[in-house]
Amino acid sequence: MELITDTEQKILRAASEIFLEKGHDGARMQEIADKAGINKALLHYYFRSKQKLFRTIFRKELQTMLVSIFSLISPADNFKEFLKKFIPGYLENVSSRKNIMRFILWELDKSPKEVAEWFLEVFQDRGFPGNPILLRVEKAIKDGEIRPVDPTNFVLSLLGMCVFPFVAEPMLKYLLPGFSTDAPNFLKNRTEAIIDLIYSELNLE
Amino acid sequence: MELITDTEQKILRAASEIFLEKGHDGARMQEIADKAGINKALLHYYFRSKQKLFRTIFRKELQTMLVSIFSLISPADNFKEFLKKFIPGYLENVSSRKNIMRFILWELDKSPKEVAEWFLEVFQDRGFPGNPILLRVEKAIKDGEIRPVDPTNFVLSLLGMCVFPFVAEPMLKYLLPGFSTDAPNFLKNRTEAIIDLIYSELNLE
DNA sequence: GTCTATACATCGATAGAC
DNA sequence: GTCTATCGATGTATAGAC
Repeated sequence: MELITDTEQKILRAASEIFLEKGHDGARMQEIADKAGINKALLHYYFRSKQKLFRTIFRKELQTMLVSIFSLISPADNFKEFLKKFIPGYLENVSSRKNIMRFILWELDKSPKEVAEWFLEVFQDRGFPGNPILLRVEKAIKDGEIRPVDPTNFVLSLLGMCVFPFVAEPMLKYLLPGFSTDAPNFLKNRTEAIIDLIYSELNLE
Repeated sequence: MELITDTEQKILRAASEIFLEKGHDGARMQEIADKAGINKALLHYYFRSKQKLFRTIFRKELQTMLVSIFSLISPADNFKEFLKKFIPGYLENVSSRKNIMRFILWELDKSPKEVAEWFLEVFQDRGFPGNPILLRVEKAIKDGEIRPVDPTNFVLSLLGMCVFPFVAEPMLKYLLPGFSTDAPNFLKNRTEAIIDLIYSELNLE
């Protein structure tokens, strides 16, 4: 268990904001220092370089995102309960911190080599032998809860329908007049639409 | 009609590659010049600044993406034909130039103010009074071709299921073991999965 | 139009006082 | 731990010869 000083906290908070908005290349150490209420020298005192600070943030955000997804899955739930918990929960998650996913998708290719380990860490910390969503779908098929669709394609569709509206919001504002993920009932309507679609496919309800 | 010199072509090609991969902030004028086989001074001779060059590329890529989508829609097709043409066609499109969408989604917020005009231009050039996909769905509902789903949510699901696997591929490689959009039958399988899902929802076939 | 050389600004990182 | 001042590298942009 590491002790984290108050200053370190302020730096991490500021760095997250800046990196998530502007990415590694667009972020400026000066801007991070300003937002944290300190100076550049102190930044380098706590984190030796921009790259090290970036990796710290990237890893933290990656974990946050994965854990928030995986927390929505209880082994006790049947598949319908899983869907009814996962879809609104995940939408809520993505909605509450919209640019995490955008940031991760953008930075992932050019990102540090340890990324693979970071994924594994999260899996292992939570006791999952693999992707818990994929595992849940495969189990549902094996148990005869749902008809045998292709699990990978199912997960692609599920995640795509949830994530896309938020990641693509800046573009969708031009393509769908009046579109906003902040509209009063957007989360509720989106949840119903996705559940409706998936239930139809799986002959549920 | 503008004349475009050979050198200008080489610059545009090189700049597209670099910008699409690294974004505005990560791109270096030196690298673009190298890839184009010229020097930095000549870059500035043709395009006064990095920002102007970037806008040229951004606009071009945005148009390419939109036109490639809209080209897949023929007014004569019924809704089933529309789906059977649009889904594989669009998947093929996104697949052939994977990082256009990723690039656009990343750069769109912080991008020039003219973006709104560029969207309008494409709509008007092709004679569409609005988003042609959305219009097609609304027409199908009005004509009783399909049951009355929410058009916006339908478009969100359709696009999300098509785009997500490509935009998120670097991450999906960690979440779905063995996943690759380059796998032999990926496009075919993905097409079937999406059509299967949407047909179920709409009670088609 | 195309090049070399260079000006000018900015950024990441460090030195050194307190 | 925190600051000011500054170095050294790199990046955009331009001047000027050909």
